[in-house]
Amino acid sequence: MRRAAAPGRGSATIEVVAGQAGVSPKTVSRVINNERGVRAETRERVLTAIQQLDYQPNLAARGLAGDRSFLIGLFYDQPGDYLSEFQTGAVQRCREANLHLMVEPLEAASPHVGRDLSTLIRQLRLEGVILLPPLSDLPAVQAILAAADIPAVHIAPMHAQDDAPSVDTDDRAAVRQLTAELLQRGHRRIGFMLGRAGHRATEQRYLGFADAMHANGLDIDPQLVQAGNFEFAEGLECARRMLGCHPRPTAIFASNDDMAAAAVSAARQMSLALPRQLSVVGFDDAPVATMVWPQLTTVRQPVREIGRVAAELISQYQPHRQGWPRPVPRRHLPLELVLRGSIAPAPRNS
Amino acid sequence: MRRAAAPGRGSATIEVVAGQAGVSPKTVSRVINNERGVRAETRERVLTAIQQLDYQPNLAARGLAGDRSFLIGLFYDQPGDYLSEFQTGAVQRCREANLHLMVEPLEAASPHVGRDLSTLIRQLRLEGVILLPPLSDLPAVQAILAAADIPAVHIAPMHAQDDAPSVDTDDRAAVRQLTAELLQRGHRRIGFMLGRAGHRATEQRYLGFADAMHANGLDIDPQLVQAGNFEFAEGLECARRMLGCHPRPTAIFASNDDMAAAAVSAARQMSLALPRQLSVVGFDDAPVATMVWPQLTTVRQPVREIGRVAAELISQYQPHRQGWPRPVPRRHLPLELVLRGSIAPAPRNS
DNA sequence: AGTCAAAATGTCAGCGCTGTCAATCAGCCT
DNA sequence: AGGCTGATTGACAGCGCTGACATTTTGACT
Repeated sequence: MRRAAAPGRGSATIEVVAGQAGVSPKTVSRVINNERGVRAETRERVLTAIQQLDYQPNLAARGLAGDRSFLIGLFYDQPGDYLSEFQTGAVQRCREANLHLMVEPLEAASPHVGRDLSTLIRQLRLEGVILLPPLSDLPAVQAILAAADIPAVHIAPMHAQDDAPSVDTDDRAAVRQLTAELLQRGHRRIGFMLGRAGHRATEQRYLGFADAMHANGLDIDPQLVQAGNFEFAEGLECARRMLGCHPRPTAIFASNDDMAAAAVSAARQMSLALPRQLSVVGFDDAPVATMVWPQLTTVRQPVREIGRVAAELISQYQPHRQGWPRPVPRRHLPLELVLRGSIAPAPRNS
Repeated sequence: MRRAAAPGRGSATIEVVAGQAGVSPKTVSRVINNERGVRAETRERVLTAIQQLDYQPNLAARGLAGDRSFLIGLFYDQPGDYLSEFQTGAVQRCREANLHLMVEPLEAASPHVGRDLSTLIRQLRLEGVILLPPLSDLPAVQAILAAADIPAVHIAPMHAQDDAPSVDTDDRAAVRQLTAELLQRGHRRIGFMLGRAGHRATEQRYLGFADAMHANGLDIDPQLVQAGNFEFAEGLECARRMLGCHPRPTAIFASNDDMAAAAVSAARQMSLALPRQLSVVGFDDAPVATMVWPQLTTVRQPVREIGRVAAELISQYQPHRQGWPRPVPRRHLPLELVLRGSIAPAPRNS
């Protein structure tokens, strides 16, 4: 009982290609999979046939026969610009490796994270996963990953796992440097807005701030350190509280641009002249950074590049050998300081 | 030659489930695929076995045998908030339908759009595609789609295809209403900032503006209609040019929030008091809408919902019957006007 | 109880590819 | 020429599931 092949739909099978090239299907398979042991001339013939017939190997069949899926999963908790930039980079790299990316939301706060992740991994037979923060640090997620025995790359994890590669940026150093810029301009009372708890970025950015302050023998006024959770609205309240302190801070360092924009907004509502009476620094170089006036001094993350590197790491995993290359790869991508109009020398009278 | 099943990895096969339930594999298959003609009691037994064994059907095998892929493609040109919200909605709906979403970038400007799309469709054997603007209006894309014979849903297409469903929102009416709000507040000279050419939104939003103006017997000053391409930077220049006109417009309607934020910014730089001297309206209810002061009056799009509906339409396609239900579904989702502080009565002296 | 259509279930081949292993070939040595 | 080794290539089964069709069961009605 031979089912009729849908005409037009799909392309030739490997047998047709084999016929055209005058070899066996297995040899075509060898060529497709880039295996060694095919004479150059044969390979050429096969390649030509593939081109002529515009042959596309059937993923499902390859997967079934070879016990693979050619799929890697990208899991996120929060949609947004970061995600879409990241995935664009990751997809680019995947295409080069003939893999495909499944992008899936996963609620970090849900009690079912683990189960959901596990279902997806097993249903799709994922060959690897990439975890965006804060997913990489959830114990439930780690448990599943450990059991699943597939390569996982963590993006900016709070606590790097011994056996899992990670990609991150040196947020701490960047904030340290930018804080130093403020100090150098004479600022001494500097407010700091924290991000969302559970993110590496939140911790590292604060540490960078603390580094710079302590390096200059300055103490940090606890009143001037507030959690804005990466949100504009909360940043607004933080800023108001900070700006209500006496003496007023002359600068505010926000852990992301949304909150920095909030600081600008709050200051404006209090009729402060920016940047003369208040300097503001953000992080991310988000679109809003150039939409507020004065434009935000901030830090640019190479998000697309991070995505690309993450996908690249996945393909470095050796399934049937020892797993990850040793030492387990950790990639630290450079950040770029972006100095714009939102910082100025501290006012004299403060 | 029986290859050893990887222990632990993957789950039981359909045969194991069949054994446990005391039925044939085919019956298990029927249950999995929700086919009719299985006695309730039998179905129950099978379901129990599936649960006990934590069985996950093998997608590749199902695909190969049934000539399906369970995959639908979402193609985009521009990453960003819109995309990531949209895909989150689409994935949600897909999960309910036991489908999976492949999100793939596709350069609208590239000469290879058609070929790239075709490759992806055939390589992944996509069962359907969703096209984000402006991809749906590219002739190259349409040609491929026509040839591919798979369901395609167009999001906010400029020219709805007769045979392809679409999802959009009534931007025209929303802009008309919001323009009416301005007119009602006494504004007569109103600037309008156009979006990027090739987008339905660009056209519709302008038409809504024109509707309202004409309905009130007002002419549109061509000097006050400028293309900002949805970009903040370009919006800034548009705004400056408009605000340099005599007499100055008392309100600016921007086709998106980024440009509206630019208008706010430009006005501020010219020391205009907002909203007293200039009212500003945007579109999208983007994050920036609540980050500028005064907060933007704008229009909220139910982006996640649009994604969900798009995925839902795909699954309404009847592959082996007549294709799309007739008439071809067109879903128009409601927009929500968001009135915020950025509009005020027109100044008296203008 | 016997008949018969409809409902429920089973049998079996094969989807398009790859793993295993066997067969063939080319090149080199004696 | 014959023998041997390693490089290429091929034969074939089977991955886990579903389509087509065969068979069995059910139950409604004589």
